[in-house]
Amino acid sequence: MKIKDKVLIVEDEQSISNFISMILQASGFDTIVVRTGEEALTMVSSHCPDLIILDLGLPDMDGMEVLKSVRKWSNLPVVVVSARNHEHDKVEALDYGADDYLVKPFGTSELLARIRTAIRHTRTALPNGEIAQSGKFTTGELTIDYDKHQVLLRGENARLTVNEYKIVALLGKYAGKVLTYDFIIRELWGPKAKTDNQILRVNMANIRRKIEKNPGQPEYIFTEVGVGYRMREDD
Amino acid sequence: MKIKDKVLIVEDEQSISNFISMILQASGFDTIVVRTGEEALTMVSSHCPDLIILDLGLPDMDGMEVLKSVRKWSNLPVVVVSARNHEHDKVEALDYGADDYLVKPFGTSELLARIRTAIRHTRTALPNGEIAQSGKFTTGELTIDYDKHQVLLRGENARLTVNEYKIVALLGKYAGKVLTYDFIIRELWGPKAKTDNQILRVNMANIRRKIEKNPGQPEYIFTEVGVGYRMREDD
DNA sequence: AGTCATCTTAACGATTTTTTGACGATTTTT
DNA sequence: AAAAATCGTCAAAAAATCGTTAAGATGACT
Repeated sequence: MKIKDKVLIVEDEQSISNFISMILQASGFDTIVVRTGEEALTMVSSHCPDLIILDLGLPDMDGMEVLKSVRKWSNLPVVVVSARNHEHDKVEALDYGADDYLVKPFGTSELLARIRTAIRHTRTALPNGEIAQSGKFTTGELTIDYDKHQVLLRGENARLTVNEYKIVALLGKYAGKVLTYDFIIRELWGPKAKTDNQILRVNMANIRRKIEKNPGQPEYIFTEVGVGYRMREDD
Repeated sequence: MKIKDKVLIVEDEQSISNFISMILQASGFDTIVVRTGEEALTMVSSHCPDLIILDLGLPDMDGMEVLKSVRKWSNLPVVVVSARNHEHDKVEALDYGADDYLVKPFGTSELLARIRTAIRHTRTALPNGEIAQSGKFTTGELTIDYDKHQVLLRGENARLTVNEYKIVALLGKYAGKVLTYDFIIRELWGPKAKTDNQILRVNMANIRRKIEKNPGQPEYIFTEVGVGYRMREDD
């Protein structure tokens, strides 16, 4: 029994959103339609869609802002749809983490194909299957709860900030392997971020202060000098 | 020392392939250019590129066939580039596993952004960011753990420095074969480094102090006088 | 407006790592 | 046999790395 994929459609023109919604439903998707950026953000966190179709021209805020907000804590696939055909817009959206950019007007079968492609990416991308990688990772007294977006120490919430959590979550996902500074930075701040690990250093200091007994001699996250960080393997 | 991403360009029109190649190189990619589908397939298996830019109009075979062949055993990102703007073509390519479809003519910055996006997709899958090599190499009581970036002696971390590790890792990769001083130096310090093996000598002394019982009579890394170093074969 | 938490950037120092110069033992070449 | 080159070793200088602190910058919420 296959569960239908949920698609969140963010589009202010009702004629278009209705049309897209119909097409998608006919193709076996569940759809949620919202008109504003704000609704979109609440829907994303409350309904956990499998994909977002995002129009850039929204009444209350720039679609790009929606994209950025979503990307702060999730990398679920976002297909941007816009009337703007300027290269600059495309580049910006893609570099902020959009998975595709379609210019209106577009054909329905192309839209569907691109949606399939975007969903396929997340499916094959993460070996464990999900965007927010569901489940838990545990090593020693440390637990990463991927559902709650929390890191627990002896069952207690370590109260990491969003970025701190993302770093730990990433390291936990590849526990036992060294992740280079560059890789972590790319993953968190996008492909055109500075390749300066300064920011990682202070984040790591803060993380360790929260999860390590003795930050000077870490028990969970080790630094491989000149290379990157590595999380202790699970047990 | 970051390793550049390799992009395989499959395109029969030389003017276009040259152009793309230039753009990519200027953006920090290594490029390989081929004209036919057959060449493309051999290059994919022999050179392991990080991404393929695939033109659909090839002299010897349909680009779609290339795509299908590649997808049989690999899901490395493929960006299709084509003059055909028919929806049917796009859908077909995307459904056969292409990661994106660009219609000629396209802007260079859009191409680059879409390449970044495609690479990003695979990166979240496997953090190959740096020194590709994965797994372990073992000979005698010595183990090179390529995931942890560590060299272990009887299970104990030998605590090599980055450069020391890189040298051992390189020798391990070609265990049994002599690597010339020049080659090792090139590999570590880039093509324009001094061709003076002084620096290798002191590194080797330090390495041996850490991994050999009797540095005077090495058990793992041998020096071929006048030529280079060689690591003992695995067992 | 103001508070609060977080994110970002700059600067500093302790430590580690890299590089360089020098010397002698040994081997190779002349 | 003498001269030259090769290689390992030591020590010291030079450079880089990383954790840490503190000071702005930003944004959310009251």
